Amino acid sequence: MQPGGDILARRLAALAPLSEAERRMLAVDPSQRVRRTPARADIVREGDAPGDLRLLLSGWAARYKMLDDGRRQIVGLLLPGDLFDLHMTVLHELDHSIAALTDLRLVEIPHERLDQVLRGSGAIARALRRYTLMGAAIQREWLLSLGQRTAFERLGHLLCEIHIRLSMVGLTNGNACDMPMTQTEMADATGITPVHVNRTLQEMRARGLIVLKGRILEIPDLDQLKQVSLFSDAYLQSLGARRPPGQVVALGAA
Amino acid sequence: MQPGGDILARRLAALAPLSEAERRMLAVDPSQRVRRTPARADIVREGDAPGDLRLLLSGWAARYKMLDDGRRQIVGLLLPGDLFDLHMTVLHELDHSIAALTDLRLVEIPHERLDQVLRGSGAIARALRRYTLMGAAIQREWLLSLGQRTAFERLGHLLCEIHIRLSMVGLTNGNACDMPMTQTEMADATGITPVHVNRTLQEMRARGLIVLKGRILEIPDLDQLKQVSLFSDAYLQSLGARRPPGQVVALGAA
DNA sequence: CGCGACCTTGACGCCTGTCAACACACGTGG
DNA sequence: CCACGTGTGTTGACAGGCGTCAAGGTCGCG
Repeated sequence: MQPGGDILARRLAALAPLSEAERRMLAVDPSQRVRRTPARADIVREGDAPGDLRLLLSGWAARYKMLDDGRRQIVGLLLPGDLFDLHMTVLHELDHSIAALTDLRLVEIPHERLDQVLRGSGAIARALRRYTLMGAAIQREWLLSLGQRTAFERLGHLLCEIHIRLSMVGLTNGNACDMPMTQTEMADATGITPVHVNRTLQEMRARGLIVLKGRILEIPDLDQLKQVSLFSDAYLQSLGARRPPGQVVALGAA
Repeated sequence: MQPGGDILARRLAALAPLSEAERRMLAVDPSQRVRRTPARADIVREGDAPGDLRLLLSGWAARYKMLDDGRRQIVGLLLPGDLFDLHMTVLHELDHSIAALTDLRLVEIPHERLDQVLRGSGAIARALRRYTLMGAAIQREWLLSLGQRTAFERLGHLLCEIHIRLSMVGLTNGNACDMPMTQTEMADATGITPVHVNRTLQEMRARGLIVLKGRILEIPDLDQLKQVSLFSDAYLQSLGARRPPGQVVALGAA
């Protein structure tokens, strides 16, 4: 299997329990052509006609919108294992663009193949519905961030979300994970200024909340960062696979 | 037919052309019980289990999220004809609440009835898919507002959007439309302070951009308000019913 | 008539934006 | 091997948009 060929199975298994057979249905077909895109290129441009469903095998991308005077807002982050433009075929043209933040590897999934998989497994269909809802929940949480959280909280919240989303597909290494975004990109995602992002990151470093160096993020104490960022993981966890009934979890554990 | 019984047909007809028969399929069954909710009540609370699909016959509501310390962000507006919790059944609990901004009249639509209508008409199914995408597009536009627009632009943008969304279901009266939100609610929707909302509205009034009095909004020159608010209707219009091919629109019109 | 919800206004201050250098890493070409 | 350019990160000084606090004002309703 190609590197990351099981990333979609890992992604969806976090949302609904999948059998071994279902996971195999989600593996990337080795014969499938993998498209590569260099960092900083647009892979979708506002006004384009929507195309096929796509799966991000590796690399990070960002949905963004711009104002005429150049102000830019990143409205969503696409991490490895993310699908995009799932339901877009009924649109005439897109209202936003998507830019590669790093070099990307992605595959296109024809809609016939998607329909075939959905018909073949109710669990996968359910997982995909949950996946769509998780995207909407994340968007609402971002609205809450942009509207109500301070610059410090927004940035902390973003870092928590990234770490958790990466851990859902097995891309964290203990407390550490990749963080390839530049400070300018973080600024566009959080609606603050690059200069202020820098100042705020300095403060987080000074307080020992993060270690961010060489495109690697380390969060020594995730709970503490969550707390100071007013991060509540309900919006990501309420979508997870339901725990099997009767299983007792850490009841009175030390 | 009850008052507003054809509101859903009007809503969806703006997204895809519907036949007379299809419009009748969308009419509210007169035998259906209409639920009423008083202003300021929560109709959905964070943590609730998702219920049936609901249709807002009349009145306004708002999705919102709160932080522990009381800060509140309105993350979406529900206007007459809006459906909500369309795909929520796969969730265990909701990540946000919905509050009535005015007295409401709404009906619940059992999922069997929805499936039946969807199977009965491809056009309605397509309109509903577009409707879902329009909701996502509005959310992205709000993210752009909260992240990049100034307080003045955010407020102007909100008023433009409301006027246009109401006009799509025939609820405007020339330049005028209802505007039952309090300034505090506008503040929660735009991420600014009630005090500053007031100051900004004063400025818009002074510049002749709006007349807002007694829960009625009048926009003397919508194009001008759009311009100063950096409002681009692409995000709402790209979803509209495609124009019949061959029809020439205002080509060289005076 | 009094109370509550909402709107309005003023004074003051801070969080964050703006502007402007400078440092640093990296790749490229001479 | 070094000069150079470009993208990124860092820092300081300053300012302004917006938040905060506080005090009325208006309206409708019990």
